[in-house]
Amino acid sequence: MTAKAAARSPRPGPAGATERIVASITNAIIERRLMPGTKLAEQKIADIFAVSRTLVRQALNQLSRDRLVTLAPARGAFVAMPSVDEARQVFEVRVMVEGALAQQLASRITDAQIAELRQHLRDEAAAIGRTDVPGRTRLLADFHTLLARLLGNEVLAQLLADLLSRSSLIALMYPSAHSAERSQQAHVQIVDALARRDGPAAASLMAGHIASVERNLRLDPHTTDLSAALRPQG
Amino acid sequence: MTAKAAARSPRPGPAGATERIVASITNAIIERRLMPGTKLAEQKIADIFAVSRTLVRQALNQLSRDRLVTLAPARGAFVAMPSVDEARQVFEVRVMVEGALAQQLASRITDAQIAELRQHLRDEAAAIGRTDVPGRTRLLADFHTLLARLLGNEVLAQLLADLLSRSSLIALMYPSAHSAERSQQAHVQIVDALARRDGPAAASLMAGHIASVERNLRLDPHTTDLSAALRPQG
DNA sequence: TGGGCTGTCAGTGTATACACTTCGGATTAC
DNA sequence: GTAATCCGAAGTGTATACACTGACAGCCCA
Repeated sequence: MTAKAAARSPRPGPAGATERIVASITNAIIERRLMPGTKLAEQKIADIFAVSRTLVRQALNQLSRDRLVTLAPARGAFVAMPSVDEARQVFEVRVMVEGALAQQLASRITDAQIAELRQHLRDEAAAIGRTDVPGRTRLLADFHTLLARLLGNEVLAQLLADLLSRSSLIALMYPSAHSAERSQQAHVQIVDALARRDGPAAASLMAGHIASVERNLRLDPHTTDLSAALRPQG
Repeated sequence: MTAKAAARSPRPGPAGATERIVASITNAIIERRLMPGTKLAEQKIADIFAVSRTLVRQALNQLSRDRLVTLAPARGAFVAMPSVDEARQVFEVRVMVEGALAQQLASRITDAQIAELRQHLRDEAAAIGRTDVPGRTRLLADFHTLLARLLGNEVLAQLLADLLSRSSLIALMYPSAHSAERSQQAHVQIVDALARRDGPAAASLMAGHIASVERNLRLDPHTTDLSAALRPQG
């Protein structure tokens, strides 16, 4: 970004406008400020960001590829409502990918990287200590992307970031009984295993951790079944 | 394409026009009819498909998310030229994902699914026998997506499909010394291991297979290094 | 009074128009 | 003769205009 571009107009980024919309909506979803099923009207979003519908549509298309929003033909865009099946599949893939990731990382990790991980664990604990819910949610997710980054594999990091944003949406739809403390403790154990260069243990702990998070989701097919929502309760 | 849509207007598919462009370009790349670095001018593509640039841009954006095309700001779209690093990373991820996939599948596969796999192996052998290069290329790639589908995990299948199309592009850029026969034989061994419900063997064979394909790529940094291309080769 | 129908309207889907950037070539100065 | 500069064309980036689909409300008819 050159000074010329910044001086010419008040808009932050000429080319990055679409990216900015994508990031804003993604963050809004992850930080629980947009509930699943919410309608995302193009003109409203265009007004908010002071751009035309063209850029909004580009952004919504990208978000649709990320499975964070659903595009209903001629109906509009909505915050996605992942099904129970999709939730299970996402976690199953995460167990596979992150298990292998932990195993690989154990054999290559450097002492400096272990220090970086331990610093991240302290940040997590601090956020939990001051009950900073959005902050702790993000840090707990970032732990997983951090592992991918430490492996130096950008393809894997991107892939995992997608799975994690989908996991965030799933956790939003199916409220979790899993405490942040337990996740954080699991992270500590995983880092300990990595520090020992114990690949099988790291993989096993990671798989167990993800499975534990999944088990604690309320995976009732509540919103999937519309009749259940319409039925007069009690 | 319904009769109704065909009768109402000359356009083939109202909503699916973008998808059709994406599929066409993707196939053209996989079937080696578009070389890496080729410029994809919007108006030209728009003329070919008889649509406006709007839909072409949507398609190019999707392809960019798939990493099959690169978007150079204000310069246009080009068939992607994956770097050597990216190639290595893609294969590393594939070893992780497909290794875990094979392991999981071994513990759940049914006899009917094994029969389906053996049928696929016969198709592969037939395509190789009649030296049907595009057909065999597709079938050899489809073997891997088929495994993901058999696991019943659509998320994994999609993820793997992306990795495989990227692998196709990589194989296009860095010519392979790996024969189709060897790939096919490796597939047979993997299916045999799955039929024995031998998870570790299936995972190991799969990892070895993918690593073997990668080792046989000419991973010189030829096109990545522009100076090498400009150097007068005496 | 209730059910179906039609008109209206908000909103999406696609095309087109316009501004700006980039690239290539020709001209000119040195 | 070489190199730098300027101009024109081509192509991308964004906005706007228009056509069409789907939803809702009011109305007509039974």
